[in-house]
Amino acid sequence: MREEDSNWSAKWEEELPSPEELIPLSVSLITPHLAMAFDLRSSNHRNNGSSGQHLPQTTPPQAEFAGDEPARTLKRQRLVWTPQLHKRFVDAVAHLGIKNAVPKTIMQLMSVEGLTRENVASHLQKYRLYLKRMQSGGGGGRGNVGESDHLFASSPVPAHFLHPTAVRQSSDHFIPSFVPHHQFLHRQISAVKMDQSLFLARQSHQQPVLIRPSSLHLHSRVANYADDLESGGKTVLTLFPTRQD
DNA sequence: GCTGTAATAT
DNA sequence: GATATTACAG
Repeated sequence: MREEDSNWSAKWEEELPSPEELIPLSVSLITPHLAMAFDLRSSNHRNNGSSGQHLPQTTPPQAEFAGDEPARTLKRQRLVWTPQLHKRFVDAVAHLGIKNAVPKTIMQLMSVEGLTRENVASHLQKYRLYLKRMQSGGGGGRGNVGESDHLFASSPVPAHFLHPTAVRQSSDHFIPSFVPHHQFLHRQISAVKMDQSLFLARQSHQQPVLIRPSSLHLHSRVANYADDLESGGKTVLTLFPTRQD
């Protein structure tokens, strides 16, 4: 019965970009010029998001907003839902089952660094609307889906998403209700491995910048794509664009 | 506090 | 246009 689990994580592993597709980590990916343009600094990381604890912090923030000025420098980056990331989302939802597929658990299962519950909730909201649109468009497949649904169309919708009532988890292969701790951990680990490469890009620029992960320690962070936008520039996080399938 | 939905903002 | 944020209800 653990077979499904290993398949599941193995499936994710497959989607890792092959080593050839990745820029070697030994290469410095951010030129000083780019770092300038993006106002990136290697210090001053302060992502108090989910899993990052011990961040190298050379400049204490206190000096900046002494007084009552709220820390508006810690703004979240705009998340780009790439097909890969969306697929991960769908996988998480599918494996959680409709019942448990709520933002918090989805977020946990996806295990993407920096992904917030709000990110997931927002995406989930849209995704549900998309599913609704598909159903109302006639059972044939895609009915009312419009041109703007490329992202959602990029990942197949599991059958039981569309027929929440008709499908009872009879026998076939539907997923259990929840995941035991160790299993959950195992999945998180493989998830982390998949996400080693993240992009940091500015909204106004087209060219994303690959942030190389700090050393790939499993429990630690995947990549420090954190904040660093105190200059008011907006940054965009996206997964490494592997080839589509 | 968490979720879902809708409206609104960026 | 895509995503975030906010407000509100359950």
